Parts: sequence; structure tokens; C-alpha cells
Amino acid sequence: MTSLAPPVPSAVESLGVRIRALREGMDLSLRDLAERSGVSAPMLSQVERGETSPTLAVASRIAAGLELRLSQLLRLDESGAVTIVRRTERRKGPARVRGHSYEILTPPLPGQRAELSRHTLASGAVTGGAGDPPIHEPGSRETALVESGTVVLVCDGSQWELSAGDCVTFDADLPHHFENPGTDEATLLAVVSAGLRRS
Amino acid sequence: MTSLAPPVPSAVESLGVRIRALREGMDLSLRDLAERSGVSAPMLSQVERGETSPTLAVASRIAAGLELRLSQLLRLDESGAVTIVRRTERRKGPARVRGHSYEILTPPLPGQRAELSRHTLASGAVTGGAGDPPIHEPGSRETALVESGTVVLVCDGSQWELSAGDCVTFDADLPHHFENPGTDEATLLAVVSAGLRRS
DNA sequence: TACAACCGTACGTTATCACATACGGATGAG
DNA sequence: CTCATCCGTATGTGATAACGTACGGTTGTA
Repeated sequence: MTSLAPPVPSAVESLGVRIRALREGMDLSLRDLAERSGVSAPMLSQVERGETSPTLAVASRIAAGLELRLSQLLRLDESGAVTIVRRTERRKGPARVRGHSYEILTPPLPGQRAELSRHTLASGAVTGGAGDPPIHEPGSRETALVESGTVVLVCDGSQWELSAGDCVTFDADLPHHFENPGTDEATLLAVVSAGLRRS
Repeated sequence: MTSLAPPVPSAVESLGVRIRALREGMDLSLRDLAERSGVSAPMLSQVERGETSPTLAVASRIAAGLELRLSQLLRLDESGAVTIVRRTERRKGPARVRGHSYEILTPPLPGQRAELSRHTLASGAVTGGAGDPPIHEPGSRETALVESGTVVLVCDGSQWELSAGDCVTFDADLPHHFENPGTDEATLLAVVSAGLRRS
């Protein structure tokens, strides 16, 4: 009976105006979008005016008609602020665990879309041992840029060697870690996008 | 009549098993989640087994019950691959327009969650002039890390000065640009997450 | 062996989503 | 002016989403 969830999470209500804005931005009429998406024009009109809550199936087709993924369409969430993390304000990870240390460069706000972190790997060191978060939340995705040295990405059983300047993108909810096979220290910048849910 | 959209975008079908996995991962019964989300247990069961397509309103409440945003829950999209862009394979932006040049470090795939780019600003130069994409898609968000030099972010009328190592996050659908007020060249790494769609 | 307590799912009813069609208003061509 | 065309929305009907309830199955306890 009692709902522990907030009154209504957010989005979803204002989705209609967002859809209308996107449609008009693409210079499409309701009937144009209806043909592109396979959803009837009256339905689109009702959704845009918030008179009805479409099913996921329909919402997904609307998103496709707008050349978006549904998750992208729904991402009209929080805040409009600018947040700065100064070099000296970075949150540090556990200091150098077996040759691996890192700093988090993005603010610790919820709803953050991407988390930026800089990792340092001593010669022979490995990320993802013991205390580290080994894999990320389901659905998240990671992009890593090697700044210096050489590292090997081990992801879901396969290996890829990366040199300074190389950039790799992969699904972060697969088991993965980085190794530094070289003799020099290696640094890499990691972007984890999506990430969700509590610790 | 003809739908220009792909048969069915993706996700949405496999969403059920994802929900079940998340629910069981939180050690909740259907009735537990029903109480947390305000959605009836039989409904949850049907959604988990893919027997019905919930409305956005219901899907959103389910997501909230799982302590997720709906956009996060839906982000179980495509691929499971690892994509590498070598230092030599980077796509270059228009070569040095009035002191500004950049490279894109992430692959040009759709559905990409974040785009990583490295920008170089000569002394006194400004991003976002003429040919550049001045602002990004609605809902997108940008994180910038200053690698060297000093830059000023002008966002929605306000200014912020950033030195090497500083990191800033802001809504990328607001009008914004970077300036290099110093005498040295400045470089910054930009992560644009979200927004997307057509060229 | 009961029996209580929980699990996930089948059932029938009601609310509403989603469609095809039709309407009134704006715009432009002849 | 007249008519054709497009726009977005009101209308009615069939499909189905969402509910409350009830059922069989499993688990642990007396």
C-alpha cells in the first residue's frame, strides 16, 4: 500500500514536451513522426500533451522515430549547474594498493552521467584486485585513454594491448581489469558512463 | 504504414530478465518490490516474463523501486564488444580553425555513451566559433579536464577560470565555449555524455 | 504429519492505452 | 472565392495493461 518510492521519480511527465520539442526540431509533423515510428498521430499528440502514459513498446518506437534510444530520450533529468573539481580537491582512491592508485575527477553527485578517474599503475601492477570495485553496475560502459606507458586490458577472457594515446571502449559490466606489463609506470584516464545504484 | 525504424529498437524485450536479475540481486520478492514500487506483484511477474509491455508510468515506478532511474534501467543496450581507437586512428576535427583544433578519441558508433575528444587552444583562441558545433543535443552533459595551460569556460553567461588539472562538469545543451586567455597553448580533454542523434 | 508462511503465477474485472476515422482551422494554388 | 492540403485534436471502438483475488508448490516449524 505505502510506496517507498518518491511521489513520482521524475521525467516521464515532462517527457511530452521534450518529444514535441525534438519532433519540431527535426521539422516533422505528427503524421511524419507517426510514419517513421509506427505510432499513430493521435497517440503521439496525446503523449506529447501528457494525456496518456505510453507503453514501453510504444515509447521505444517513438524514440526510434526520433533517432534516439529510449534511455536517451528519458535522460532529461537533473540540475543545470556547473560543478568544478579543482586539481587539489580530487577524491583519492585507496592509496596505492599493490602498485595501483587512482583519483576521481568528477564531483560525487548522484545523477552524474559520467565519472572521470585517473589511474596510475606501477610496473607489473594490476587494477581490480581485492579492494577495488572489480566490475561496474549493469549497463554501464567504460572508455579508457592511455596517457603514458603500456597497459593490457583483460575483458571477459580476451586481452588487448594498449599503448600511450590508445583509447578503448567496452561494456563495464563485464569482468575486466588492466595490467601494466611494462617496466615503466603507466597512467590511464577512465570514463565510466551510465553507472547506477548504491554501493 | 511502413515503419522506417528498425523492427524493434532493442532492449525493452530483454528488460524483463534484467528486472528480475536486479530484483533478485537485491534479495526482494515480487511482493517486496510491489510494495516498494506501488506496482502489483502479478504485474511485476508479467513484466519480468515479457508477457506485457508496461506503461512508462509503471516502468518508472518499477525502476524507482529498484533504486534506479528509468533511463538507467533501460540502458541495457547493444553490443558487448571492445572497440579500440589507436593513437594514429583518431578522427580529426577541422584542422586548426582560428587557433582551435581537436581530435575525437572514441569510435563513431551509434549508441555510444560518451564521446571523448582532445582540444588544443592556441593563445587567445576560442572554441565554438563558426564551424564548430556550438552546443550539444538537449539532455547531454559535458565534463572537461584541463591538461595544460589555462582556460576560461563561458557557460550560459557566466565565466569560470580553470587551470591545468581542474575538471568541470556542466549541461552541454546550454550555450558555452572555452577561451584561452593565457600566453601558452592550452589543451583540454572533453567528455560529452548523452545527447546524440543525427549528424 | 499437519500447518503456517512465503513464493511465483493463473484468473476475471476494470481502467485505459492505441487505433482508425472524422472534425475545425490555417495556409496556399488556381 | 473555392478548393485542395496540410496541420493538430476530439471521438468512438477494440485491444490490453493493471488491478485484486485465489490457486498450487515449496520451505521451515511445531
